[in-house]
Amino acid sequence: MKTRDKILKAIQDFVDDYGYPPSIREIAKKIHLKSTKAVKVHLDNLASEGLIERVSGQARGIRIKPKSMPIVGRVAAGLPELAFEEVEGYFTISQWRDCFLLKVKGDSMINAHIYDGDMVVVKPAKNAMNNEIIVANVGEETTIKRLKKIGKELVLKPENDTYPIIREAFEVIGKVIGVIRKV
Amino acid sequence: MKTRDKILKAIQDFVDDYGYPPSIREIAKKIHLKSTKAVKVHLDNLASEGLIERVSGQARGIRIKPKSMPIVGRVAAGLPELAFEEVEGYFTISQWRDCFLLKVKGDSMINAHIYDGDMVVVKPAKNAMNNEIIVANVGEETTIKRLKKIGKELVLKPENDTYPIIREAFEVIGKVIGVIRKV
DNA sequence: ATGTAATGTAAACAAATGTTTACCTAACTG
DNA sequence: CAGTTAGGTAAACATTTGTTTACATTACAT
Repeated sequence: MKTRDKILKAIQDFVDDYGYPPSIREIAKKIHLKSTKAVKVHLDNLASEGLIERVSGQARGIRIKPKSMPIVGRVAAGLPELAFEEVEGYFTISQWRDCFLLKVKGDSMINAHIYDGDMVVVKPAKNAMNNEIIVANVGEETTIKRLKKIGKELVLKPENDTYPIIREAFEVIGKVIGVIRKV
Repeated sequence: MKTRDKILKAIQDFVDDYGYPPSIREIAKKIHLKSTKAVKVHLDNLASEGLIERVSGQARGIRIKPKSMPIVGRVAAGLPELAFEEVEGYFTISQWRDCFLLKVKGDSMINAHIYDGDMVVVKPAKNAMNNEIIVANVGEETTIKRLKKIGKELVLKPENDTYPIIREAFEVIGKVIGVIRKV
């Protein structure tokens, strides 16, 4: 792994463990660097890339969004509709690390208790098992459906009897492991 | 508000705003104390009460769970059942500050799309408006229902036609402002 | 190989920050 | 009222910590 990525991970891990960001020397120690300067350069780079924020001169002045899930867009629960788009805002659930949120549009998953406007928590994955609820790309669109094995065929099944089963080619984006709704 | 509580709140606010804990001087400034000693004493007290954790000698060595919601127990969505109990674990959603989570037991709220096993996000409140979904104490039990004004009477209405409306005296604990479900 | 840039080391420095000591003040108690 | 305690001020102190400078090493394109 690149030193730069090691540092980013070290910060995330430290914040998770201690509840506050590490000092430069603590980072250096963690990734076996003997100089604070080296760390500083990488921190400056990470900051200019927007991956972290720094407050210069301040002890542990590192801001990071490690445990938070960016809201990256909506996903159609009806027919495949629109692909990812950047949306503002962050939710933070430490148990659901590395996940992101999608806003559900449509009613094709109501039998699975997923409704229009819900946010689904998605864990990135390239494969999924039979019967799992997944997020998948179908052509240019992104959709949420249940993965079903029918005979030897893998299909996308809506959880709403009025919608048809999708038999087109698709690519798995991730698994739905949670649902968040604002009442 | 007591100085002690001001300090606790100041820490929570600071972490929310900056992503890392405040220094003692920053706390002092925020609550208009002129000495760092005064803050230190309060921090030591808060630590011994278990409300925060401190790492002595370390800059910003304050650990706090400000943005996280403790899972304090389950609540019956069926008939009023069991009161709060301590449960392990924390969720973290910054938008839902000061809230806590309750695990739903029963199926009396299924018409509101709240199912057995769901976690509801509860914002503490002493009053609620007509038609809001609330958490309330009925006798010794805690339950989740929709608040309904029938004539001049305030009743608790399950969102499931097979359950009866509750006309007993109750006390509002909070409002349900969100739902979280693990798929 | 050779020069350049990226990356790291080592050490010194200045600022930020937690800790401690001494003293003051208001509130409460007997 | 005298005494005690909680809570605060002020200042000094020691450590932690970010920054900077100077130099060494490595990688890599020319």
